[in-house]
Amino acid sequence: MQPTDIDRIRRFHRTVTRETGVMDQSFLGRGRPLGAARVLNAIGRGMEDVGAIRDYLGLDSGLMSRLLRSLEDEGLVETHPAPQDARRRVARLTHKGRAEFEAYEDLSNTRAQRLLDHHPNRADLLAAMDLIASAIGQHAVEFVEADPRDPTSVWCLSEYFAELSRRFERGFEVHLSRDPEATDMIAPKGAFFVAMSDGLPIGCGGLKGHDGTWGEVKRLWVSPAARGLKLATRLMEVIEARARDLGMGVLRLDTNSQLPEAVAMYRRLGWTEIERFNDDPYPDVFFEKRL
Amino acid sequence: MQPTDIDRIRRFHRTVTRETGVMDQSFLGRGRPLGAARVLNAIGRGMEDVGAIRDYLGLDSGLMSRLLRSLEDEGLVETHPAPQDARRRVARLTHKGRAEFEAYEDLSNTRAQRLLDHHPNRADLLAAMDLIASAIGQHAVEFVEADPRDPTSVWCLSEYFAELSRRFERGFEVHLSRDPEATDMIAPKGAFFVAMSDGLPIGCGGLKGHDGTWGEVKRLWVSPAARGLKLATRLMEVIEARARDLGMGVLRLDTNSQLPEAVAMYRRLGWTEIERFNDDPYPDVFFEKRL
DNA sequence: TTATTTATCTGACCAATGTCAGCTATATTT
DNA sequence: AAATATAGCTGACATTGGTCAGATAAATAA
Repeated sequence: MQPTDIDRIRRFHRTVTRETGVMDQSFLGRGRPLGAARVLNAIGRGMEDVGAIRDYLGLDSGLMSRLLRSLEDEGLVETHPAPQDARRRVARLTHKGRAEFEAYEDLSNTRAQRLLDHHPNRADLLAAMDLIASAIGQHAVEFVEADPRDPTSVWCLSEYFAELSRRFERGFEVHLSRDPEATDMIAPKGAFFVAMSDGLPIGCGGLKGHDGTWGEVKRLWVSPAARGLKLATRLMEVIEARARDLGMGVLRLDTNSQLPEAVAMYRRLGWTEIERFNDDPYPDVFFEKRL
Repeated sequence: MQPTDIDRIRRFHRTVTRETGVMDQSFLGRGRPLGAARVLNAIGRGMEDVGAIRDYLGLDSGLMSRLLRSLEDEGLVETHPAPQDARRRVARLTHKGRAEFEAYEDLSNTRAQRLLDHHPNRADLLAAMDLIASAIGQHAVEFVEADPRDPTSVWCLSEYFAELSRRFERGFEVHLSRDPEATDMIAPKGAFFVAMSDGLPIGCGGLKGHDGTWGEVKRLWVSPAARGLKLATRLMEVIEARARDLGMGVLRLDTNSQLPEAVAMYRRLGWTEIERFNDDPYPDVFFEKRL
């Protein structure tokens, strides 16, 4: 009897639950209850607003208070009233707390490394993990406006160009970190967005301002792991909204008829085909949308 | 900055932990603490020895006792002394317990189905899950001796033949459920093993008895999701051990030089190349091993 | 100003889980 | 038969996680 799709998903869940259960236990390896360790890690990962941590971990405010105090008693955390609003408090790691946080990080990293070492095909394993994390976490994608020369943006763009060259065999290569178009994709002229899924970049898109009169959508890329999840559509919505904010009345873009899904998406989102508006040799379809 | 491999694994773990956390919570949806629900599910999934359940769930014997009694109080479970050893106890679901177990099953199945519905590429998602579950659970593989005409065996064998026909374009097709060789792969003449990873078949291998004088290793298959994890080697060890049990002194097998990894593995396991011993047109390499 | 809302803290309490030392009954070894 | 080992049970107890009703202090609205 062939195992059903449901069988396969549930077997995956069982295996991973057992494993990540062990993972959670590893938070216990340092003589501190799980709750306190989770708070310490949330602070270490950059959350400082007490309310934000509480929401992220889904804790009751009373419990949160106590966990925070136990970390203070240990000398790992300091809290102060927030400067703008003295009702709220912000938490920060002390020197000792930072060291303890690093120890947890090392534990997790070692674990991850061990899994990797025991597997013959790292690339497939990692791709499979990206695919699943994107599928499961698809509602938790954050669209972050960033400088296109930031390391994360540059990584997305290099993936984008690598894909173009695979598809069209164009030798095309920009020095991304000093891309002359970059400044046209920074507010107030334009904008650049990176789609982040739990800290990992999985897509990007740029809005290039032209003379303050119109905008051009450029470099729309979605990671293979996240395809089919309507991420491109969501990126387009974010870009169009930003274009409206920046006072642009018209958007244009170019694409290629060899990418029929892209062409179909633009039509679906209300774009209309227009005449060629640049002399780039690669695109052969051109679109416009009035905002 | 490119996300490192470790970043990617840890992002996967975070996402999946959050998701499976929700999964665990769903065990709470029926007014019963998690511990009791887990015991109920273990029994429902076929574990009946109290000690085995305790080990599987990693529970203290005192706690286990109490959980079991609370399920008995609810009328979901009955326990009796084990027939062979009255110190041990076996647990079984009552009619009411079975219904409650089914309700949990429905919850889990619905969840799995929803994940599947929201993804455009089921096949890739499932393959990725199989790959990861196999990688993580590689130490928990069970080698089960089975009738080669069982549904699970037949499924493995059909995957095996599908792969052969992909590789060698042979039209070859056996009616697997009435395979004339099947009875030669059942004890005491021979044996057939299925490698099960948490309930999912991921490999198989047969031992065909010839006239009680020698044995032949046949139909060694490893699922694509489990390749590279030395599963074939472990299957061979299991088959050889069984051959010894059955009193066979010599094993033979045939393979093809187009499968260099297989050929290398047989050499590594102490097999020596011999002359052709059958007239099957496909194999071109023949091995023997004295036990 | 006064009243209301907001963010956090405190004390009281509870259920669930986990731990441990001994107990009982049965099985196994000597 | 006596000694020992094994499987599970019981009682006592500690810890953790979680809930709730005020209390406190600061911000905001009336």
